Amino acid sequence: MTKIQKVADLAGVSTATVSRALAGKSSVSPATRSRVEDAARELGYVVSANASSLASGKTRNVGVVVPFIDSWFFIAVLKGIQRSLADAGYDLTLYHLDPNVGQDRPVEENPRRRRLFDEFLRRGRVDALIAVSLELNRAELDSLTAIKKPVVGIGGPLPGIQTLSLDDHEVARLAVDHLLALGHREIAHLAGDQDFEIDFHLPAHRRAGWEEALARAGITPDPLMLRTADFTIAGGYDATLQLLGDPRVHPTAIFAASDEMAIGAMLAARDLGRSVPEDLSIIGIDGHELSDFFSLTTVDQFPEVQGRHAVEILLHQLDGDRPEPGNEALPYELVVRKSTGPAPGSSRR
Amino acid sequence: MTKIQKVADLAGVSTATVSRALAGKSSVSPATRSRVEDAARELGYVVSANASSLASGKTRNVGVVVPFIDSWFFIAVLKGIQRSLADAGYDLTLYHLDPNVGQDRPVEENPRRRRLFDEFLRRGRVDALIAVSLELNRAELDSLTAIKKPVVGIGGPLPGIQTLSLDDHEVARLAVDHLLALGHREIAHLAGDQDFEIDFHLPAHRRAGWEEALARAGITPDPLMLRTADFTIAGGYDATLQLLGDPRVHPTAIFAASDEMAIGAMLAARDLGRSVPEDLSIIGIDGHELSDFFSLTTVDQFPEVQGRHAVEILLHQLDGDRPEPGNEALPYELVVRKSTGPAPGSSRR
DNA sequence: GTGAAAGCGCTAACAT
DNA sequence: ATGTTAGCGCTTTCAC
Repeated sequence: MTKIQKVADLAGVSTATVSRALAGKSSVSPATRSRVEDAARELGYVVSANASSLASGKTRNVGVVVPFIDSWFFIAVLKGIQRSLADAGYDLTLYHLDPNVGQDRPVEENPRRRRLFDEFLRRGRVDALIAVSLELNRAELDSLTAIKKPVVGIGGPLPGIQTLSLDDHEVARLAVDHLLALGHREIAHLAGDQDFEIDFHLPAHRRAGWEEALARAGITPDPLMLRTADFTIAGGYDATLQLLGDPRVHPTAIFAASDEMAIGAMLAARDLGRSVPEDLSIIGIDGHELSDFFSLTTVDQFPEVQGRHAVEILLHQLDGDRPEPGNEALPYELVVRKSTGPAPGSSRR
Repeated sequence: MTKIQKVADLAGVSTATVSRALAGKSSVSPATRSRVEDAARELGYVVSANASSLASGKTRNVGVVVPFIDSWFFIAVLKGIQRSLADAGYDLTLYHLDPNVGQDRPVEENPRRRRLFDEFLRRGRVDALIAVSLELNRAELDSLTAIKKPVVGIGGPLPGIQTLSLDDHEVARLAVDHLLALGHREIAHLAGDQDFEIDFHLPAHRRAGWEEALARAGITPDPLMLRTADFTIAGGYDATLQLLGDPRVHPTAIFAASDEMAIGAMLAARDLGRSVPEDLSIIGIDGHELSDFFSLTTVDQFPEVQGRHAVEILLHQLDGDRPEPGNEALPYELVVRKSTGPAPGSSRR
């Protein structure tokens, strides 16, 4: 392994100067700098990350914690994070914290989770942390603030931590208002189930948005119009079969809490011989990569952009900015495609 | 930050003993060990990863390089890797090397790719590397062997490197043989396109398997029965529209090179009013999470297991084993569901 | 602008 | 089984 001393020898300077030149510090004359760069290139020298980190206290590595590693949304966020980090010369260490593991016991007793907070994050291997959709308990929050490293949470709010979050309530209202504007009054909701409540009660917020939008339109939400599923296509499919098969309700539209459930609903409707959107309008939330293929109307929340934005904030903080922690609302956008249309028999067009 | 000296003081031993005790070395008396552990717990001491790595040369971190971060297959592999690594107390640093970037220029001129091999992997931040579906050029292979760290490739073979790979040719033959056994003779193939050839010519191998299986059955592959797509649902859908709309061919079965394309084919067939499998049988490759939902017959390649297995091999090597590099064939399994059935008019049942 | 030297916090010989 | 000590390879004062 080539070390800094060799480069210093070849360039005819001290190791200190090599370090400065290669780190891009300003206090090096252009001539010296290029001699050092040439020497480094010639020897194929690359700084040892560990030695550098130990001496400087900076790792150029960011930890990312995600609750699910195989859901489209989290992967999209991760992709945005990875890209931005790589471009900034940072490594990304991936931690996965399955929130369903140990759900029966209090969160603080989940051993994997404890281990992450008590060990992994305290070994000084990361300069900062991005937590995606993780609701942290008091002890975890404390342990994060204790290590005094920048933390950005996606999905929030998290007390004492800078977060980015979607206003789930508003997003849901927008989706339902879109359906109301098309003349629908019998609007069902495919909500996320229990297992996902850990993430800032996202299912509850979206459900509340549905209820509020209906209430404002003078409609009393019917409990039979509310079905829960697990955010997947298969889950949305099954829930929709139940919903459409129930003789007591006659929805003309479905608002699904995720695009994947909405796609499942479209497939179920088709299998039951209902045309979308003629017989049934369907809207989701996310901006899933498949939504365009299925012509699904959705509220896009730009997950990849969320990841990029989180990195941007983090890099600013690593540059010395210490913004007061707070919550920033994430952008979203109604994307109308062909899965929603006027309510059957509606006068509105 | 609590350092080792404090723990040593509290436990009344030297730092060396603390280091040994906490590392689980055998040469520490049980009594001393538990005193050290108590002291460490009391002080909330966690070793500094950087200091430890610098002194020992071991990082307990593994790098993983994937070509696509948003394809189901790679994520499934990544999930398997992450789980196993975490259980073994290893961190995982994720590198993403989009093979499409810079495709117009030779691989060795892709700057991101160069940077990964010339810098990131040489900074000594990882103990080992897992490369998923990456065909490496001479220079890259050399740079990997030069750093003398264990490397396991998933998808291969890679000269001089230990690899795990699916026999794409055999898998394709199995899929086509399944269709032939059902009496099909007009079997089309949805192949992966150009962009994926970089990965060990996987599309070419699967196509060759299709051709060979047909040839063995005395059937001459018809070029019009071969369509290419990009491995996605949308791509498979479009390619299938083209295929089924072409008046010159009359396939009774489709062998798709991936489950996602097969699902696209199923949706296209349905939109064209063809029943699956009565009018058209469809088979894919992968074992995609949606294959069960769509009742898709497929050849499962257990991607998550592939990831776990790669880690297993790596950990063995890190324990001192130096197996000769070679290629290990990965298991696969035909999973028959309802998307394949007897050929129309076939006597076989 | 550059050099000398003192660590960064730990591990691994080498002793005992 | 435990202590002593010399680094691991770099960055950063502090001088000049």
